[in-house]
Amino acid sequence: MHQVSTKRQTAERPVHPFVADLRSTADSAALKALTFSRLRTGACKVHCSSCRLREVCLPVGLTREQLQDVDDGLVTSLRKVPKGAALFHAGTCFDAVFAVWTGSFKTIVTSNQGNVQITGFQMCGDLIGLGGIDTGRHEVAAVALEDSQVCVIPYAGLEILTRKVPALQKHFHRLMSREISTNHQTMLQLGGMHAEERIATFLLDLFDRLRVRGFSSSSMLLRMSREEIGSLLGLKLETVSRVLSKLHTTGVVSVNQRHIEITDMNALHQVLEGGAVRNDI
Amino acid sequence: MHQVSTKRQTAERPVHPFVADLRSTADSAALKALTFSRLRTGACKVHCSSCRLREVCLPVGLTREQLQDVDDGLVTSLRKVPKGAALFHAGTCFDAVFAVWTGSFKTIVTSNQGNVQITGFQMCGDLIGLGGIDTGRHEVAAVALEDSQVCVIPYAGLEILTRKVPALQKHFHRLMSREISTNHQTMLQLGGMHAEERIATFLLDLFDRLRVRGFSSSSMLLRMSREEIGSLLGLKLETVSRVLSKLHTTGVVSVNQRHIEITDMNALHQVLEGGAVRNDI
DNA sequence: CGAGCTCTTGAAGTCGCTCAAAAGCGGTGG
DNA sequence: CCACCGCTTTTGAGCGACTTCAAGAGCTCG
Repeated sequence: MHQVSTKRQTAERPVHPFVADLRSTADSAALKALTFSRLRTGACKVHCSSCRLREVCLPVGLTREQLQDVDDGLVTSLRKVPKGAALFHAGTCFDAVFAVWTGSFKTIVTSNQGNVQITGFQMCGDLIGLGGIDTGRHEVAAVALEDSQVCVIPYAGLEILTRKVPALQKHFHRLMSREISTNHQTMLQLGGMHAEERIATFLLDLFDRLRVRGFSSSSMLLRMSREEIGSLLGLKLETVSRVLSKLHTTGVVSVNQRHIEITDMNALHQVLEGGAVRNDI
Repeated sequence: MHQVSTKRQTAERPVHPFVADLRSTADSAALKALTFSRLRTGACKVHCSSCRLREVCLPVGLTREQLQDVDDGLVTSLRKVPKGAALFHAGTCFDAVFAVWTGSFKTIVTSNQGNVQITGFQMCGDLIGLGGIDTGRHEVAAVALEDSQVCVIPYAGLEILTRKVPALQKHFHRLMSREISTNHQTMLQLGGMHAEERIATFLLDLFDRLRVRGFSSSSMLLRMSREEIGSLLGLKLETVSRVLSKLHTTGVVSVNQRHIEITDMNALHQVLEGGAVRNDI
């Protein structure tokens, strides 16, 4: 989901590609919101206080002292997940949530009958695994769409720390809540929209999430296949391809394999307006 | 969602119909798990410690002292919502979550273009409004499917109390997490299943939730219309009706308007097995 | 450079939708 | 008590959007 490839990450002192990405964009507001200090990773330990994602991720809006509490109280380690590998499988024991640091993921739910559904794509700053708190087992699988790194946040520690730091508690609740409302939006797409509307909404949502993170708001590199997009949206890969082709030929977006550029933002919004109301209770 | 109609609720001392329902069922395990003390409602104040839903609702597994903390710390009032009325509308200010005490609700998300999607049905013990924590505004509307009553749980107080009572915190997180995984299951239905599979899954899920609450596990009275079921499952009301008719004629379930009885549980499960895998990533 | 993906595009098929009409149910009032 | 009205539900017939099947083109990476 970055347009800059992830390079130079030593085990000792990983440097976040986000920095380079931000510098290359015009979005100076998002740029200012982030700090550029190096991540201290003594033996793969990471500290929220020095992470440049901290204003996108879990510890949003914490004071210096509160961040210190987080550093002290939360034993957080960094974990690498190669492209295509699972961060965790469905049904395995839940004992930590994961914050995406670099790269991106898909989460997949599978029915007893073998039906498969992608429930979402996660990028840097997103939390993964919240659905496992209830039963103590992960109800989805999480798979890396590219070589990725995550912060491992032990849930037991998080429980304790959120009791100690109200601002952290508030934001943790916010992130769980956001997951819920995001899911509702996806259900809206799945339940009543035409193929074109689903794709348009998907693209707009993706661009928006990238914009918030300081990336370009007009072009992006998809990290997922047509089939994966289809699985999220309840469409077949051929349908996804056809719709993208149509949007390309009508001059709404420029599609070049996985490189997408929005050429006519108004037209993209009008794809949604044009769609008839299919469900009114 | 009860098969016994809700009667005799005075403003002073409402008696929960759940008690009557439980007594009429054979599920003695669920019956034992609940206490039958009267609800003290001095001026419409309610106390978790004396509520017979407390082992289904928010304060699960709390000790007597912890319950006392909840009673003292959480100013909870009871609110009546007539059939068809909104508990809250989308976009309105969020300052409390609601626990369904009697009756049932639907939650509805609406797109800017007017598309409408039901995101879930809630029955006694379920929490409503969790999606509003993130932005401070409700992202869905909640509408009563029948005359209902909810416990109003101010969110500010809940934040404080969950920091004080770890067991309450744990269970609150569990309920948020459950909402997430429930949504994922719905997305699985919406994304890849055939109409028959969606209906079968819906019925099985509904029966399961009723069973947990001590109701009969073989017959129920639907509180929602065919159109509302269709909205949840991404189907038209005619399709819902047709599928129910087919299941009826094939002897899987007995459908009589909104009265549903499962006559062949195995066959209902086989509706799912028979469905071909339509999505494999 | 070639094997294995992913993606595109076409043609035929199908499941669920749309449109339509009638029946059933519940409530109201003469 | 029964006729009437509005709403929900059922059922039929035809249609359309998306899927399925199929073949070929384009990437990617060892």
